[in-house]
Amino acid sequence: MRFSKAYIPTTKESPKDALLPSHIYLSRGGFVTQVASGLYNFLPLGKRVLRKIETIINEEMDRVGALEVDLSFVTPAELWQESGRIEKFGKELLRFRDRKDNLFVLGPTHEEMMVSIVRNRVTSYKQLPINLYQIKTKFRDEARPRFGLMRGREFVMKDGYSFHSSTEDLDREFDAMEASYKRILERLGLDFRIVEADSGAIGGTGSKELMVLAQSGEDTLAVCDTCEYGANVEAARRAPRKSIPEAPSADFARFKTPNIKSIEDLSQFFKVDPYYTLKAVIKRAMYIEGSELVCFFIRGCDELQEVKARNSVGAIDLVDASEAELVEIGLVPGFVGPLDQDKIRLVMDNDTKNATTMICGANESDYHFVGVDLSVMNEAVFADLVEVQEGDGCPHCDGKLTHTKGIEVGHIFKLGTTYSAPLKAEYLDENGRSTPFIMGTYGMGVSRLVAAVIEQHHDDKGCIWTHATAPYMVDVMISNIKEEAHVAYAETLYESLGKAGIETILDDRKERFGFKMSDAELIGFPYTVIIGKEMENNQVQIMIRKTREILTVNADEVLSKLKELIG
RNA sequence: CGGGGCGUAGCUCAGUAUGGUUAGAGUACUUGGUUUGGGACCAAGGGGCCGGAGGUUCGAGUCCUCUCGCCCCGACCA
Repeated sequence: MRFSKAYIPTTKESPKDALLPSHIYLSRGGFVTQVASGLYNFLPLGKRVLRKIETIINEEMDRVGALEVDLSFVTPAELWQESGRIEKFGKELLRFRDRKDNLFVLGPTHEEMMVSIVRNRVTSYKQLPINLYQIKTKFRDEARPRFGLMRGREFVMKDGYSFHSSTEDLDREFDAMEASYKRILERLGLDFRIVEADSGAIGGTGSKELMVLAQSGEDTLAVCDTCEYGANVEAARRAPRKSIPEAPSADFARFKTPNIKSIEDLSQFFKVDPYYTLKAVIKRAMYIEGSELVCFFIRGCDELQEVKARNSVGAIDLVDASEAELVEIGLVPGFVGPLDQDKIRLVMDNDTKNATTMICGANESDYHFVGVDLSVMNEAVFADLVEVQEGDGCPHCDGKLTHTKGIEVGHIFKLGTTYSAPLKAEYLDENGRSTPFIMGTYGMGVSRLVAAVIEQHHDDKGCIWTHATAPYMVDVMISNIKEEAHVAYAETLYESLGKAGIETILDDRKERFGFKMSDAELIGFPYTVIIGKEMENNQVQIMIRKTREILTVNADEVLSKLKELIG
């Protein structure tokens, strides 16, 4: 491609609304333009990058035997009523009626559609397993789109669905898909982590997220500094504590603690480590129908993880409870404890099981119990409720956990029969019994990956595309278009690069050196061949975008040098 | 959906507190010339329903009311 014939509208100034590097450089570099909130146009360069990523996904899916399909973007609302998700998705589903007044939605994900195309067609266990996927535009009318391509309303997603006749076979496929996704991200040149994720309200037995590590990521991850373990903090576990503070010695007693309500005050008052105090966190748990107050007990040194807490009671949401709400049901704010507690539903953190010499509220103003042996609570409900902190031990090895930020670019999920059962998608097993499919689902955010590459690979000059994602591998830049010998040499080089199968753009614009260099750096071609002053010595220069290092090479060795660099 | 901010040239923004010639700058664009290793210089041009509607006024980019759009924080996000 000749730059002079291309449509690459670069700009010196960034759009005022852009905050993230990916948003700024993808706009300035002429990859995308914004249309409306959460809607973007892909210009020629952006489209090339998108297609590169899609091609890699297609190749890897093909390798593991997944079959590409293409489902209708517009889906009948009936399917969503059948699965019960039309209410759950709420306003995120863009709904509209056709001329015959039938209700449709724009697909935000395609579980229903995918189930419907195998339903009554795949009818025997002999036809299983089957793994179908597509790469397609999705639409979710997000309440707050943001960060450019990172969270758009319209976006490109690869979504795959597998159907099985046993959970063992689903497990096998799930592992295969994890490996496949890993290869895709490796090929794209991304630094990522596969982490355990919250499987949430949808149920299922396993869920993993693929996280591209970047400061601007919206998710917080706990990762081990020694082994491969990583998890979204919503689901992260930790090893049992190794260094346990010295236990206070006290017999069970009711103790006057005037106006001592916080964990901090309490531990100072008794001169005891917060580890031996019991923290009560009271939330209002919201269900599909109704709500109730729930008290979560954790050690004073820990913090409540809301997603874990929510899952422990099967709630849709947890909201903070006001002191007035506590008083109303007869609790004493600041002095709530688990002993003889019948006014509120309790959930105890696993780490409080059989804890001894604890201090907890006495359910009476200005009194705490000391020397409490929590083994009396063994009949209570226990769950993992705490958020892991940096420095906590890894659950798999002796390493320590640290926190890092990630961009969720993929999510794989063991669905089981969550959709196949309500949608009555069934096959006949070996015994002739009608059985719902056991399903897995595998998503990957393709347009989000475009942004993720730049979030991870940029500098203050612009984009730094990886080899697999670059819109063009090489930019052949003619420093001064009036030097006929230079132009002639550039044309020859451009042609031979093309013959060698290296995607090249020839910057033949009538612009000055600095202008063209800035564009090359902003757009981020991996290699720019500068044809200019060094031609006096029959030499040209190669600028390596990643390091901005400039190599001087003999004019007749450029091709072989580039081949060597590209590898 | 709650809170805040912003809509003026393709883009980035002045101008709006206190209404008053023909609405500005930089950049981008067109033409001519000079330049040619880090977004050049000179000259001449084209480009605006001042987001939209209604009002107040002799007169509105500026004041009032209503709307629409965009951004940020939060809630939400299989």
